[in-house]
Amino acid sequence: MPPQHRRPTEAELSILRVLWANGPSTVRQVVERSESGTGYTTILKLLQIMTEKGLVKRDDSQQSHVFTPSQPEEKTQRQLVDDLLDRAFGGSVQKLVLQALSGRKPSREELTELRKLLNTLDTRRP
Amino acid sequence: MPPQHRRPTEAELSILRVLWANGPSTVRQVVERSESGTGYTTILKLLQIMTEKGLVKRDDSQQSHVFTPSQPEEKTQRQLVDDLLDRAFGGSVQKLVLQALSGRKPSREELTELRKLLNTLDTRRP
DNA sequence: ACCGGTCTACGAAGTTCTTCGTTGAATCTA
DNA sequence: TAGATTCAACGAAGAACTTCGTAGACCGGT
Repeated sequence: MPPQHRRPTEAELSILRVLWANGPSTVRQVVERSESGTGYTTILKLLQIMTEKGLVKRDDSQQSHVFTPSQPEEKTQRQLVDDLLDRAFGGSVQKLVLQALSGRKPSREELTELRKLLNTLDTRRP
Repeated sequence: MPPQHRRPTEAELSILRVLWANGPSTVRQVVERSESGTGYTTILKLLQIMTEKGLVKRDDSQQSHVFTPSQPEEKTQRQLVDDLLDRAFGGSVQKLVLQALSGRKPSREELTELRKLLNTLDTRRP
């Protein structure tokens, strides 16, 4: 069974966000840094499920277990965006980028950053 | 109640894809053009729910009802990408674009297209 | 050794989502 | 007009997701 082929659910993703932002954390730490106001046992249960699914790793060598995402942030993000690309954009990166940018009115600085990104991808071509 | 503030579910989105690709359709047409192999009654039920939610409009002036997306394709796509931006990328368009592109190894033509897009957004600035 | 607090584990309730069987109405055809 | 076909409506079953109450283990101080 591959370590992760199911997309995280809504609540799972909100926990991953906390772990990404704060690094490995105990249940209590996740509860405290979480913005959703979800209760302790709910977070705990979710982390148990996520451990079963392989979304996080648990270090239970201490009294309070410490949880870490089992995939790097970027890998999960890429899976999510690839998934959306397939499900909603027919695989067209342009359409996706267009909608992403038209939603947020990017600043000139952001546009410059994106140009740099395109150049990097271009020169790194095989 | 706003016409559409809930994100379409998985199955709903796959129906929207068919409607986007083929235009207004009857239940049977959706079933035929759908790649998921879902049965007739399932598609019908989903379209009924989607009508209640306001995701599609139903023309029942004929014997076989005809369904149309109530939002343009682009608007729904933008909602989805904005949503993902918030849920997984902390609102960073760059990160999202980076992951989108690193997944698919865009061709030089695609990169050129994207540059044009950036230029358009830049000159259209208020 | 006991008490109060913190922790994990378990299970269950409530909700949403997906799927389909059945029913009755409308339409077509012989 | 009788029988067959097509259709929308309804309800229900099953799965997945979210939430939390309760119970039991572990540890601190007294």
